[in-house]
Amino acid sequence: MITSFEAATDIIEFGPQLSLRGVRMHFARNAEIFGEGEEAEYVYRVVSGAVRTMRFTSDGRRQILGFHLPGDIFGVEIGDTHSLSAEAVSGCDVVLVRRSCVDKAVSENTGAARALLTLTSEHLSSARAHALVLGRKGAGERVAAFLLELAGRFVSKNELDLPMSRADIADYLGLTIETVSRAFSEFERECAIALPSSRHVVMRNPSALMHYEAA
Amino acid sequence: MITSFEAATDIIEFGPQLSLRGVRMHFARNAEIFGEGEEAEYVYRVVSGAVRTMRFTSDGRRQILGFHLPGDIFGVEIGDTHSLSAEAVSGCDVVLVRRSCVDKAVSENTGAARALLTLTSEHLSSARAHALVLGRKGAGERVAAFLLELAGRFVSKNELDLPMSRADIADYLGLTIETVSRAFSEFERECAIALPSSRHVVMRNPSALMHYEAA
DNA sequence: CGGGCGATTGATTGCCTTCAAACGTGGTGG
DNA sequence: CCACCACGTTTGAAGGCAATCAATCGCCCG
Repeated sequence: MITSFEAATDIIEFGPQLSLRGVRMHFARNAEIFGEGEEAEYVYRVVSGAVRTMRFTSDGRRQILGFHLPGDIFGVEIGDTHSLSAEAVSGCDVVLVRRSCVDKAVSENTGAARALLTLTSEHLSSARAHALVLGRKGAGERVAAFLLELAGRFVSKNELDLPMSRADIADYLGLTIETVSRAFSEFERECAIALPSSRHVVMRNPSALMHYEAA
Repeated sequence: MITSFEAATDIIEFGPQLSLRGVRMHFARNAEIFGEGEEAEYVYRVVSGAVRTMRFTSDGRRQILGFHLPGDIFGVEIGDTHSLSAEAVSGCDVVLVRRSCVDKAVSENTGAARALLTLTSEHLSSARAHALVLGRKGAGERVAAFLLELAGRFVSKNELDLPMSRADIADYLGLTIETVSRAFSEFERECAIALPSSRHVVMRNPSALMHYEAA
């Protein structure tokens, strides 16, 4: 479901002090948006669909570092190359703004600089929350935390359409597909959630989920 | 060992564009420097010793998010409260600069804003590297990565004095004390390191460690 | 010399992964 | 329109790795 008012503009709003016009692009499911090590030529904002950012170990294991939903900005770098890769989870529309435009705004305007600082700080905050989950939580707790995190983004809705596969969730939570699937099944068995289809989650008892989360 | 030239000044240098004078304080081993949720009144820089920043799950499990060595800045927040806690790993000297001074510099000077942005971006980068380790690496790989990370900070020295206990390392790597200890023992058995004492590590064969790290 | 704390080592448990198979669903071609 | 195929998901069984439980060791300080 695309919110049309968002689709109607090609602006990236970094904050009240910094809005820049960009161009819109569409990416097919699983298409690469940028790769780790590539020159960071643009900054990105999700208009519709979902994006994953990730990094790989040398032997090919994938760690998804974040999912990005409509309104989210990603691909922001200070150095001149991307420190991670980004792919479309589903078909999605993305707005691109040239790095040079962002840099120009930042160097001319402390408000712009502050907006970018706030954004980076929020990214840091979620990366730390993620590290806590990965370092100190069991499988059920991780999946519960994931569902609650996602539910918190869909304002006052107790139903979720997951854009990502079980494999994506597993690679985000540092688990395997099977373990994620088992956690979903257990939550359903305990009536914490309902699963009309594998991608559609009904939050039947969020407080039970919070109990699983135990954090 | 305290590097006296650093101890000679009470300045926090955020970057070439932003240096601020502060006051020095000493903290005893395990003393709290600030707590999660407290008002973020200062920004901190390690002069000597080591500091850990951490967060807790609701049931008391601890995740150390970073170790901070001489020269490192920590406790930087955009919101008005600390999002994590900080304690002295060893007895240490720390320089404090008032948040209001930092905010003032940032709002007056885009160079200052850029320095703070660069700093936050570096913190983000290490948080992401940490998440990759926590999410997708086994016990031996984590410990090897930790040793190499620390070794990379002590320029061209192949000997390390660990300021932190096995418990600290375990809580940083999402492991237990016993597992960390076993990894050290195995590395020693394989002649990748030597352990003249439990806190003193000699890097006997860094490339063997890199092989263990497998990333 | 004794006490306490951190570290190491060993034995066992338990959770998550791995391996394996079946299920369901959506898309395609006959 | 239906059969079939491919892929994602679920479920089951077995194995492995790290946690837990437990005991000993070593060291620093009193």
